[in-house]
Amino acid sequence: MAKENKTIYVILGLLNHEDMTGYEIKKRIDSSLKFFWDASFGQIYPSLKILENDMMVKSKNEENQSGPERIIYSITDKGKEALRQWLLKPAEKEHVKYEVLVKLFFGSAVDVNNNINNIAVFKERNLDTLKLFEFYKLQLNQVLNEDKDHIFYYLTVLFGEKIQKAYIEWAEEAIDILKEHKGEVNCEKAKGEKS
Amino acid sequence: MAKENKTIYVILGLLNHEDMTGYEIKKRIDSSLKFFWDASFGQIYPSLKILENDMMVKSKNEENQSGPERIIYSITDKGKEALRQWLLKPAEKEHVKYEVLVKLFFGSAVDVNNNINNIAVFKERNLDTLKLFEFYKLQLNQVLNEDKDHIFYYLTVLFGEKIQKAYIEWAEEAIDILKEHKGEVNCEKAKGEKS
DNA sequence: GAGTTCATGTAATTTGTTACATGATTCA
DNA sequence: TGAATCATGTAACAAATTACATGAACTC
Repeated sequence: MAKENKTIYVILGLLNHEDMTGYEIKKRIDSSLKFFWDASFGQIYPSLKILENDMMVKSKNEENQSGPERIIYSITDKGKEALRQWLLKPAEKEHVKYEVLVKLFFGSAVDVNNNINNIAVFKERNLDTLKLFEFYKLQLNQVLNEDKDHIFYYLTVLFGEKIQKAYIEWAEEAIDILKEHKGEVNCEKAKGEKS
Repeated sequence: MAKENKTIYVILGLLNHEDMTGYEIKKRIDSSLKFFWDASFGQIYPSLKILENDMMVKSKNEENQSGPERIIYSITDKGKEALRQWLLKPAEKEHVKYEVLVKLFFGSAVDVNNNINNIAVFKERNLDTLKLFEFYKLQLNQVLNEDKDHIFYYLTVLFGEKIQKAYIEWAEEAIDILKEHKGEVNCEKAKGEKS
């Protein structure tokens, strides 16, 4: 198996639930996983090839001729075992990149209003995402006992909701602090002008 | 300039503050920025070469002969302008990868205790990080007015603190929910055994 | 004398993104 | 008729990690 490509486990995890085409895997990632793990077609199709070579999945071409040709993948016993072994190991450190914080870290090089605006854009974007998570939460709550997977989906949605709220709270506090700070600067300037 | 490599702006931002060697840039990133933007030597040294080629920075070899040779970089006016222009644009979407959530998403494939343990490991790791942020906050609070940059550093520390707390709260809630869930399962099992 | 830190760098590899090519079907 | 969606894939590029090589100085 090729070193430690984690995207292959995402694919195995999805195929462990049900057989799918590469295109459906992408759609599933976009609808359920992209907030904490994204993957492009450029990763998915080659990964499926690797997984098939390693006998982790097998493929069959769909027989019915309507629509474009579809290659349906299913997980093998070997794939199930590899997935299980991976799930047993504690996760490695999460890794994150926040451009907004880099810009703020160097914020003294530009006007305060610019920093405030950048944070405001960040806040608005994440307000939208929060709404999405709240919608998912509502939906999942109604079907929580219908499937043994739902409790796990629910926990990831709780994570998303919690983090989005933290983003938004921080953004509001940061904007307030900067506005106050701007006030102080203006105050000093005013004093300077008076004297 | 080479497309949109954001690490070069991190380097420019640091050099905008003071002249440094590549090695010092790495140390500075590790001590102040790595929680929201990491970079390895394998990125830093080649990026410095690119920046020098593009006249964004210039270098001079240190003259004194004690210790290993040092190449000290400083930002040029062109570099300052490029940094400023970048800082003015709102940040692109933050991007994150949480292996712990992927594993939880597929959690039904393994024992509940395993999921609980994975979350507990996540929580412990982030408790340590939270302590670090709290320490930074204390330190910065005492020198907040000594430098115009400090307010911005402080805001990034507030972000770190807020997010770490959210991680930890979520982990505790998730563990509770899973334990409760386990109780329900055991209950049903017990009923099944009795009948 | 051994280990760590300071210091620079390259090479190999992995990982991920973006753009492109192809072509059928469905929907307005 | 034209746009969107379904579906598969490759090629080029960009970003990032890891391992390695080198060597001086400082610390225990």
